[in-house]
Amino acid sequence: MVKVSIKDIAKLSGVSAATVSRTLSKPSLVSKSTRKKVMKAVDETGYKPNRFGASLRTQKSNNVVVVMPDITNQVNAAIIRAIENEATKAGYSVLLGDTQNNIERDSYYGDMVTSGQADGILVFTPRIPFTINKDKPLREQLPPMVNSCEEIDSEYVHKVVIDNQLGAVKAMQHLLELGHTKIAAVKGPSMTPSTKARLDGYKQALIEAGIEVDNRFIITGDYGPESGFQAMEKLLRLKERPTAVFCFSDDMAIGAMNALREYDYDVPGDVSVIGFDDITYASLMSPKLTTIRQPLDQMGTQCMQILLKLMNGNKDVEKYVELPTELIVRQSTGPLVS
Amino acid sequence: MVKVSIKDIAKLSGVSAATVSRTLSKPSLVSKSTRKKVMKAVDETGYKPNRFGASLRTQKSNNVVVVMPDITNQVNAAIIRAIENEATKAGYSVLLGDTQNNIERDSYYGDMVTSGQADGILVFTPRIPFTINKDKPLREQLPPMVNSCEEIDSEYVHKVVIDNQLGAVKAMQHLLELGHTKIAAVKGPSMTPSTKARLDGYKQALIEAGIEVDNRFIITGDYGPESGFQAMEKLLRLKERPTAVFCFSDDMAIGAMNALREYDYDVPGDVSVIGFDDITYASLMSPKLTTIRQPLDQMGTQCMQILLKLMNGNKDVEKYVELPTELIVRQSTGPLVS
DNA sequence: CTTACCTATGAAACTCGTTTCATTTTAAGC
DNA sequence: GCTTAAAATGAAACGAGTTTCATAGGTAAG
Repeated sequence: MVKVSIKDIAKLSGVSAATVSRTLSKPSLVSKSTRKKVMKAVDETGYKPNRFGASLRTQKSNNVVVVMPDITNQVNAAIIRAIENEATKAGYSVLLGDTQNNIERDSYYGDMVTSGQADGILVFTPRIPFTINKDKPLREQLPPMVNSCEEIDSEYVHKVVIDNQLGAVKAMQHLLELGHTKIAAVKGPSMTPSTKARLDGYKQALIEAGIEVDNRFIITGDYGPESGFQAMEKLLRLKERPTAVFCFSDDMAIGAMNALREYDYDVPGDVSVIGFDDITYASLMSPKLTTIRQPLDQMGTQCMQILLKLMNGNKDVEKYVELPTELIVRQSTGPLVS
Repeated sequence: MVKVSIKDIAKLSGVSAATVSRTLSKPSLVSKSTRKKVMKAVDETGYKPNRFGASLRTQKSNNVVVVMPDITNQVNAAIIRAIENEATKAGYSVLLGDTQNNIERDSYYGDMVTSGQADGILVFTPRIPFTINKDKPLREQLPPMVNSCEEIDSEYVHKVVIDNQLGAVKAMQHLLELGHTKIAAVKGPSMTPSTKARLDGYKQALIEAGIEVDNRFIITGDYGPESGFQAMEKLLRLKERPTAVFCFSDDMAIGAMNALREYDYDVPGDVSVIGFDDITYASLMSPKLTTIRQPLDQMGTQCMQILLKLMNGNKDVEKYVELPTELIVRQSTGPLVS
């Protein structure tokens, strides 16, 4: 834990600090012989340049922040893994911002990019997390930023998204094709853009099939398994029960299946259940969960790649990348038995 | 995105940069009237001090790195969430180091603490991740560091652990009490300390019960669900099949249950399955998984709290904190039916 | 009215790399 | 061997804060 600075290396190898710096970051500017001397000293001492000194001068932190509501969530975890991968490849470190849905923490992390502690920001919540000046146009205040999962309502921010509405339609069409007409929806919190879009898809599919939307069939959860359980309980208490349930997340679908099991209903015999996301555990459930797959890995990778371009000052960067969802039919959905 | 520096604030409020700095970090040293002037300028401009400038001078980064093999893993995710919580409270940011079991990435992250980019490090792999000088005693080279999950083989590093061996014994005793004698083990990679200890517990319990250890009953997995599936398949091919399986992780137990279902065995009717960890999905499986709970949240919190003490230069810090495991009996284990 | 001490403040030094600019060294061409 | 261009190198400035040290102003005690 003895700190070695560039001056020590300079002294040790008999050159100036400038030359040491060049040896390490622009070796082509240094002659082979001095390069060798310097590297020897570096190796002997185990010298690692202090990144703060460098950052201060270059105005680059080589950090990116990622702001997400909950790292424990499989969807988020899968995305962040991909991000981290891509980031390290490009020499960036990732600062983790798990906000636990706390708006103060949103801005705590958001301001990292404002204060120069990070060069870019990846946001998976539907709000711009840093402080903005309402008197100036947003466009001018945007740092390198990419948004995904929950869309921010602004045309200026770069996004990597899926078509949530279409995904929901796919799920519904699958259930409709199986003959179901009494299809319930277990949605997420009403303010979340993903839920809004999926709900639109749910209604659209119903209307196109000539089925009336029944509000008693729409239950609100919080995307977590426990809320799926409770939502299912509510549905089971209805006089006229649904024969199929479209849950807006796999976690809620898993919760719903647990409720059905608890009350002795067969899935998909009595009730079909379809989820959304395709997390790892979806295919490990019994019955295996039918779901709409989000390309989580790809989403993370794309987000980071776009962010890298933005941070490099690249001008022609995709503003809006839409990735495809896919219906994965497994065992939790089946034909209507009347 | 116009950067405001401390000098701008100084000029705006008609004081020196030193006073601005004091106003922000040691307000008690500044008179009320100047404090007011300065704060006005700060609020108007939205000034946020550049942390690199500060870090350079104070030699404190206010960052911690956490090095773990895979953030996607529920165990790790739960721990890191707790860490992040504790870290933010204390004003630290967390740098995510997902190594994907890649040793090069181990040291990439480990060196962050050597190079001053982080003030402390939390390591969840069984290796010291930063470069060490073999000629000097390790003790002198240790930065603030706390180790958990997979123990590093050194008495000098601070640890937060569970008694893996005892945990395994608890699992085995549960199965033995249910009358099982043909109990298989699905372990993790042989080099991992957690697997070694749990295997010791497995053998110990067997021996104490007067049952011979049968090596055909010990299968190696990688802690992931797929490996649990394959391990179970192997066990099912044995002429004499086990009636109970102790999996060293919930993920493997979940995989094993999937294999059993696939080949039409009943859990726990034909085979009892017990896991280890108690991840969220354990109680959402069908049948609900019996397991040994690790206090993941507490582990993360403790790790961070100890690290904070170490970073503060606190001398009397716990070297070794052992947290209790707990047997959670659910539905995947049952009495031997002969 | 001094002396003594505290409080508030600014100038300047300092942290550690990078980069510019000027200078020296080397190599190439004739 | 000399000129010229290119390559290599060092001194010093720079980035944005914090901290030390010195000083000015103010107050209380004697």
